[in-house]
Amino acid sequence: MLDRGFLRRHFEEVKGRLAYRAPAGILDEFATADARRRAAVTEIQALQQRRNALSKRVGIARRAGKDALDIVKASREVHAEIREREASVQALDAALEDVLSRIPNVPHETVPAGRDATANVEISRWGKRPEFPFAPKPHWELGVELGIVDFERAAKIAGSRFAVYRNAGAKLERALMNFMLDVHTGEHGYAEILPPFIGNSRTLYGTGQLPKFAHDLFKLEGTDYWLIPTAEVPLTNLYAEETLAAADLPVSLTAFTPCFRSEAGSYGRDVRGVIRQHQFQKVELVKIVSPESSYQQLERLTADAEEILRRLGLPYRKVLLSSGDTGFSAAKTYDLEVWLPGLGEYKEISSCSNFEEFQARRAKIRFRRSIGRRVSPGYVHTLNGSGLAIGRTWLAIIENYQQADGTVVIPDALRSYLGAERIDASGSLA
RNA sequence: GGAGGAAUGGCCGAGUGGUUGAAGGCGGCGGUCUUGAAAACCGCAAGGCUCGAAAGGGUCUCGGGGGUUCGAAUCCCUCUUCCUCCGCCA
Repeated sequence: MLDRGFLRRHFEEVKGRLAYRAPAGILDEFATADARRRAAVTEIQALQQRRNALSKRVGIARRAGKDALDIVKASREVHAEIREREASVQALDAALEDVLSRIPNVPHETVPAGRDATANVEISRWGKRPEFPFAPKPHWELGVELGIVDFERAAKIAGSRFAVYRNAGAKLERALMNFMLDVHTGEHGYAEILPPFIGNSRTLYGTGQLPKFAHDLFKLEGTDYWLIPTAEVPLTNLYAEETLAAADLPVSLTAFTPCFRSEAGSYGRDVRGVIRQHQFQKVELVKIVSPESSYQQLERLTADAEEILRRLGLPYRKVLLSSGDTGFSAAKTYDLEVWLPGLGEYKEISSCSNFEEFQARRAKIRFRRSIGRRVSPGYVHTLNGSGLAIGRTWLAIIENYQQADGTVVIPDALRSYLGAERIDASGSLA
């Protein structure tokens, strides 16, 4: 959610910067809704002022022992008029909120303008892509052959876009969770959180999934509960409706959670393997920081995620998303894309974003800042990124570390977690 | 699931219908004193919205929502959360 005053004051500038992001005409819709609401608010406040003044006079008269029937009568009339107008003010309020909640965040000045992913900018590449003296297999072939992942039985239990992991496949998933959490908590200074995997509507609104993206979520029937699509939701909302002390910042949080996504509208995309699932596991990084430091913190958070890829020896590239490809709530996003030899392409494995005040305003996360001798509250900036998506890390390891004999070598960084050096042809650790 | 109790500003805690947006204490900030600090003393401090060039007004907010009343932190209804006791339970 953008600040309405800011929007009013920088109307034309914002209009230009949202060119590739906002639906056509929405800013003019805002201007109209805003003007109408302000006119109505000003009127009703004048009436309230009159009512308050009259009531005060009633009290004074009564204490002086006089009756005040005429004043009471006048006040009653004003009251009735206020009543009449309240509904329309509320409607105008709701209309303005609705428009505001549909306006995406303004991209940072360093974000390349562009309609879609073709305008993204590759920032860097790391690692050497493995060369195979044989045709590398995609993980959905190799994983099934090894018996470490089972899509057919998953479909029987739940449906398509689910996976059952078995033997070394399940242990690899668990090892990745522990490895990532250990690095982020032990070396990068994040506090480990184990949140609920369910959130209420207010929480999903706070991080921007509701109301616009309800169709991407799973809702629990007959309740106000939603399955979380990412740990970003509970972690960022941990401090919803709170005012933090400046000394509490930056807050750095990490959590392992499953993530649930309906993937409505993604039919036909990434249908094979574990790339796009209704449930996947992820270690998430969240930072709540002062506005001055947020872009520096974005670099750090991204580097924290990159560190996992480096330790696992997975080749990747870092991409700066264009304004059109950046998500609704984000002001700037780096994607980390891992090399997948079986697929023959780079695939997103982490998305690291600075949301500036956008989420903080929705979720009402503020902090007390000192400006000179004054102490005044302001909104924090929020950031998050995957550190990393475990399902995609899993498949990246299977594909990058596959051997000619059909076994998979375990990356050095994971050997102490698995107590093994490879996944043998039977899908067991060896 | 049943029966009671509670929710006030950064924190604690007064306040049961009329200049109470809210006493007092703690904490915070500024100052006096001091070589410096502490103590003591004095002073300053809520947020949203809105009008205004500004100075400064107005309005809303005492867990959320609704109601009664000329007027609500205070009375009524409802929801949420927390606490105590009983039941059930990993």
